[in-house]
Amino acid sequence: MKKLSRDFYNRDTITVAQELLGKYLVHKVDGEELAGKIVEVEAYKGPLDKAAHSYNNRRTSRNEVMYGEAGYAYVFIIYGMYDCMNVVTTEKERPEAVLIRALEPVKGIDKMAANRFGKELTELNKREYKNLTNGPGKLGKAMKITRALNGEDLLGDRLYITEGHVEKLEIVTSKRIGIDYAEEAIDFPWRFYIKDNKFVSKI
DNA sequence: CTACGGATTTTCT
DNA sequence: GAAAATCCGTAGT
Repeated sequence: MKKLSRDFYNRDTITVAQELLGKYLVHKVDGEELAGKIVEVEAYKGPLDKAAHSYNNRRTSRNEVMYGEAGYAYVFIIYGMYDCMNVVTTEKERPEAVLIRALEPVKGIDKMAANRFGKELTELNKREYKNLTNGPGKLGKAMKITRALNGEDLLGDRLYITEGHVEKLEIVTSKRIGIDYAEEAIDFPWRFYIKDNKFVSKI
């Protein structure tokens, strides 16, 4: 399927976040594709967003990628253990991004089972299957997306996002998750997910 | 199914 | 030195 263009990413962050739902995130590992449908995202709008790493234009070696061109991956470690992937949006020097919060496994699911639990796909119980990719840290582990991919060009051939299938999506809007420190930004309605999808992290 | 507390280490102050 | 865009196991409903 067709890769999303630079122009897709180089737009308003909320729009990109909403339109990423239903698209396919692909990571090629050892010549094999791992892929998942994007079912949950959150927008982080830089300077005016206390929940964002780039709040008040804070610029560090960690978040430098957010200041670059749209269509690159921003991968960071959270709580010392988990890799989270974002898609950089808008033009240069405008540090905004979309966090990929959950995927529905599509391709290479057996590899995801191995990456997540060190088990065969058939050995997973119901809870483990559901937990393959239903959270930002979980999908990072399942898809083998690590800090090494920070700054990766999403128009390249290793990590990219493609058009989805034609389907009608019902999108739910809500507050973001895990940002209790962010004061007024706690209530910003910048989380979007596909209604009734089983791999959404939290209703 | 939900709720709670602990784990663990990078990052910034 | 403290906080952090989270996850997991266990216990309970």
